[in-house]
Amino acid sequence: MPRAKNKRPTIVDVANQAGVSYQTVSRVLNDHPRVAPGTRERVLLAIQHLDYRRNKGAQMLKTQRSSAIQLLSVDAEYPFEVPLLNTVHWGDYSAIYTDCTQKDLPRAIDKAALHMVEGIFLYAPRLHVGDDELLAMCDGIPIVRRDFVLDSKRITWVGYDQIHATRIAVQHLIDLGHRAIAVVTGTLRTINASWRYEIWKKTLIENGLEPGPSAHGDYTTTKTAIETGYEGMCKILKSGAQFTAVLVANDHMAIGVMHALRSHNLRIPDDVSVVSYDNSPHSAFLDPPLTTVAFDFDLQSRLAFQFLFELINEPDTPPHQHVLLPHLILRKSTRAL
Amino acid sequence: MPRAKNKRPTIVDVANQAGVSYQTVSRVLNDHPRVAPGTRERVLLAIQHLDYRRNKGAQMLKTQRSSAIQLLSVDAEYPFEVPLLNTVHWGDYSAIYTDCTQKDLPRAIDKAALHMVEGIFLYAPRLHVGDDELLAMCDGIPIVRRDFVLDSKRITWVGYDQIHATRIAVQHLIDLGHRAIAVVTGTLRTINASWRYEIWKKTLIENGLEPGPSAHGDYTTTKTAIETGYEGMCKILKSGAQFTAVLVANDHMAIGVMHALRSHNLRIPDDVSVVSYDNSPHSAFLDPPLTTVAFDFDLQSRLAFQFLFELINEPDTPPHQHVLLPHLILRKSTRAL
DNA sequence: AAAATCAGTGTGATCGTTCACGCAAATCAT
DNA sequence: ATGATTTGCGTGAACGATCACACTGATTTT
Repeated sequence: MPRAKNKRPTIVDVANQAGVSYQTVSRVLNDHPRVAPGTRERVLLAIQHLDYRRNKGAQMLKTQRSSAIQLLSVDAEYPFEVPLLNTVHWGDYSAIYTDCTQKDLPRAIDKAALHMVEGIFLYAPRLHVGDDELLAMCDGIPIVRRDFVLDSKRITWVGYDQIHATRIAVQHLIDLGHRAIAVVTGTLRTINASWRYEIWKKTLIENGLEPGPSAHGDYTTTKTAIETGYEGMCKILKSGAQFTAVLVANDHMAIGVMHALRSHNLRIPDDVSVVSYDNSPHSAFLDPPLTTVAFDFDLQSRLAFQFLFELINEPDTPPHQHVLLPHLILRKSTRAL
Repeated sequence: MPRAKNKRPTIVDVANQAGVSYQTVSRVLNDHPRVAPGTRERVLLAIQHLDYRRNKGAQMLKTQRSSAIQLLSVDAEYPFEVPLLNTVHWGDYSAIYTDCTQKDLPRAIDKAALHMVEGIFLYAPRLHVGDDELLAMCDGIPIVRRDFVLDSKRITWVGYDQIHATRIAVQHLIDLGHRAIAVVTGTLRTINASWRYEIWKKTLIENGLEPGPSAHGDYTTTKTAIETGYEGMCKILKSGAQFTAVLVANDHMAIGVMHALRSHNLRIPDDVSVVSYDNSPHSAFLDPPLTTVAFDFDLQSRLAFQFLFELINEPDTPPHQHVLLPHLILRKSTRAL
């Protein structure tokens, strides 16, 4: 009995082919234990023979689950490292990717809900939003943030301790004898950046030093991080403020900062010491190689994914905050005074 | 008549609320023209009031369409620029993202088919696969490649002319008087890289020159592009082969290459001229700023997306190949002999 | 040996939407 | 004024899977 032409086979077709009922096929598909080995074998053979493929729509309709998770990146110039997706154990899950601006976040989450995603992986370093508001948007969908969100207690997140990061960077410069330490960051609206800025100030004051000159630029829109770093450094140089060291928000901006210093005939580290953040692949290969605060972004993302999957399987898991500690990598861009 | 607790409203609920039949609600949802304006208004109000949301599963089941497209990145260290997704006009589409190795490609496409994606956006610069084989895997799902695949006539793709790219780079060096031109690339298994290598050789020979020393490394697995560039350059330097210029496969590798040259006390461009590819953001800010072959990756991706959407709406569109022409950006890393 | 359990399988109903069709009222043409 | 078309809306039947339940025969318990 041939089935209609040009149509994908259904479990009923498979059932007929294997000489069992459609329910038995369903059981095989869902790894139900109570299926006789021989029957299972026959069903699997029929599936292969007919090139049967489950109908996701029907499955979603009945189960109200999609086995998809939402990857959401908000206002980020460098979204989380996409290649890392390869290293995540996805099981049956698929990833729906969206990046959006803060303004569009509710819409983006709504669309995710439409797709019945089972969890949301959020990377939103610039996002200022209360836990309650965010949880309300998610409407019950499990969410994990891959951010350092110190004041967030009701949402699970995995983040690098930005306070510690800045402390070790600034302390390193102080230990080297630097007294006038400048800072170049992206927008302070970034949670991480504002933390870094505050702690930079605080650490200096704790050590009896004045905060040095600072520049902040926004590279979300048209300018790249590198240009922003370049312009920020130029601004400080033009202001005539004195400094012997500069803290830069990330290794990308540092490329611009170093370029600005060079164009003003300042040598690194002879005239100015540079410390930055991220330990990006290029940081070791610049001239000079950068002293930088190292984060393991892969680890961070993997942990966040792991927590998300846990939360999906066990929705009552209480939120927990996982703080990772960065460390300083000493290279050639700093020197003792 | 209150509906069951804790359940999302359905079109029937909306219909009751609005005092119409469920079919009318469906018509409103699908922008059917034959709905009285007043009725449409009432339905929309009811939708808003009940916070109704379409059930994707039911919709997929009935229509056999998912309004999702698959983003597929094969064996790429730098997957297509994800932030660009923001600039694509998605309409109702969503993006399912996967990256995989060449080996896993059939599985990845199968999973895409499972999700009933309506199109596949493929970025697979290293992929050696015949059109027929690829089309067979896709099993009727429209596909567009964001690659330069010269021998592919049955698949729509958008790519930068790699032949032209290498010609202008090599010709530039020849015009400057260089006679011994080295090359450092990633794996030659990359379609683009192998093209570049072949054309480099060909262009030199056409100009009566011997191909200079070359090095190729693979940075898919553990090493980064930068390290590969560093090691490749070191290998050539250690071999003692003479050269006055080097062509590098991309601006990332160029960071490593320049680092290698510096560590051997060679000055750029005084001792060695460097030309590379991509015009990445950092290329203008290195020391010296890089002369590089510029590609507009955003444009390339946007065009590919556009073609994909066209192909989805008009499946009989014959495949067409869109070749973009790169141009050389002259900066400070090359000099006349 | 009768009762209880369990392994293995099948039947009916259901998830929420859309398609094909039907039908009344309003509008148009002749 | 009669028939033909159009407008607006409703009814029934799918789409393909899963869940709840029922049933048979074999195995175990009492």
